[in-house]
Amino acid sequence: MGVGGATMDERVPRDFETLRATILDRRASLPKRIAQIAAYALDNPDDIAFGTAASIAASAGVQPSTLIRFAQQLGFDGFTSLQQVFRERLRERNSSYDERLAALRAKAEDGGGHRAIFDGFVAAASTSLGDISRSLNDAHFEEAVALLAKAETIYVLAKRRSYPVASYIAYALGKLKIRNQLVESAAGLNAEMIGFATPRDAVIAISFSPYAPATIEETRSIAEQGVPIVAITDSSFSPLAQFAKVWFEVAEADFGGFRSISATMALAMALTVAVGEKRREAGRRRKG
Amino acid sequence: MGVGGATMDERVPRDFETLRATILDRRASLPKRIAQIAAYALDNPDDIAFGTAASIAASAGVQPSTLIRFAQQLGFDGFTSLQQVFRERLRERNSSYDERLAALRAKAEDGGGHRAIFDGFVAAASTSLGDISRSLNDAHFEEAVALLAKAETIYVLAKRRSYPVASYIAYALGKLKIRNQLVESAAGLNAEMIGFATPRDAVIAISFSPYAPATIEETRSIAEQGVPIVAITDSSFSPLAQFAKVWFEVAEADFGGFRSISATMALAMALTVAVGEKRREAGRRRKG
DNA sequence: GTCAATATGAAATATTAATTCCAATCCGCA
DNA sequence: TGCGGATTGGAATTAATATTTCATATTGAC
Repeated sequence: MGVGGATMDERVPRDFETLRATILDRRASLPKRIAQIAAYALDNPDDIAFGTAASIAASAGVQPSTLIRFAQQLGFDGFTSLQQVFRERLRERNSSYDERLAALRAKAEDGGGHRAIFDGFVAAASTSLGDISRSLNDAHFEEAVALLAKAETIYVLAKRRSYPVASYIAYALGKLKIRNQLVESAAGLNAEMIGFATPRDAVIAISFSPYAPATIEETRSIAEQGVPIVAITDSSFSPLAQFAKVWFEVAEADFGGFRSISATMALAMALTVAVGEKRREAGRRRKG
Repeated sequence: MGVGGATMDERVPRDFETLRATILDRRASLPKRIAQIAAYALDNPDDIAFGTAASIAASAGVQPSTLIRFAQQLGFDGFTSLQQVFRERLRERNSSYDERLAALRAKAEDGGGHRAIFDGFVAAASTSLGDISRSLNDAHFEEAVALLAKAETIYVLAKRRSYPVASYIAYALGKLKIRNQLVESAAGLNAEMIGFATPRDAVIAISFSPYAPATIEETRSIAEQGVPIVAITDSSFSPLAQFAKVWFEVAEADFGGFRSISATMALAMALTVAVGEKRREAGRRRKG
């Protein structure tokens, strides 16, 4: 008691930046071994996030107890709570928008006005774009483009929430003068339409959970005819994945129960234009 | 050897991509609970990296022992070694989202392969979202929401490139149980459909340069019937603007001559959900 | 140089988490 | 419908990890 007052009053740093500032601030006044572990922590934050007290202590050349004393001097009640801050940092780097989204959600819920709803959808869209940009596999993309580029006719298959994407693809393919067929249900002739597809054609199928049964059924049926399928869906466990030659997993963030579709849209646009590009290349080669 | 040979021979996946591929490969043959945890793992890799066996099992709705069995079936000797793979993945992803975005913008501009096309569309979408987030006028948004919320039927009007947005709005309004009519051209009965609209209804009209003549014509005609119009368009000089009670100017960035539609989509989703919200509020007030 | 205060090392202990085990259940098959 | 193997749930066990304790060393003041 008594002397320790200064330490006890202090608030515990809850985010990495504050923690870092605190450490740098006190650096001069820290005892030797504590300073040693402090330096190590700032230099190797990932090790702190994942290591055990013993392993970190060993790497830093100190005793586990020193590590705990270090945490306690910063106001944490032990190594474990210090470690939380380092872990949080890694999570946030991956999805910096997630927190913002949660805040907006809260704001929208307790009557932050309608602007909050708009902000929420913008944030959800940004998050989704960030995710897909990280996770898209180049090789899969190339494969899909190659597969679609050599198709005689591209069939586009999607219902309900995914339908807007399909209609965009159909529009863009048309613009690029690529023969395509949007499988719509207006006249109930989908089965017949699908029947015309051959292995020389290709399909883009899009469906997200809860998967529209019609989309699944039609995809199965067209796959059985030997037509190669490119699927855009939300989980590798999607029923679409099993029928597809190539599939893309797109994780869309949601806001107020409505999922974004911007990542899917961006992927769809890219696929379409890349297919156009590839055909142009092929055309040039034939002529030249 | 014997029956166990197959499992024992297998190499243990040491990196995340291999692990992922392995899981997907065996998906079909996994028992129910194991499949459940497998899906959870691929959908929430960060949770696996940070959580404890107990916490993860709880989130995925299985027993801790199932989690361990899952790890063992993949050839790991326990949950801990499986977790290492998920942690490694996080360490590897170092660059932040913004850095990455800037990099891919540059790369897309000096034409790489097809991946560059994808990156270009992601960059265009992000830019558009940033722009609209800055430029959207709160008062206009509120006004549009109020106008649409009190409509008996919301007519949705858009062709060609804007049609996907319209179909999304129609879908979302339907989900929210808000009466709406998508003005489609299939049977050529648009004029008649529009004829039913009254000043107690409202319209969302969407069109971008080059404005589809049909959209302009239909908007004019419905405006003359005294039906209030909310327009989403790309310039205050747009022919739509003159007919509209409220209009939004949305500047979409383009890539390779193809404009993004993510900002328009975000606005459309926000409008739709805000209208739903406003109606709910109004409903509560009437009852209370 | 001696004393008190502080810091450190190393082992003991307490806590928490992973793993194993066994009974109950489910599922395919005759 | 009853049998046998596979799968699952949940408690018991074992392993690991964090924390505490205490003896020893270091530092700085007088």
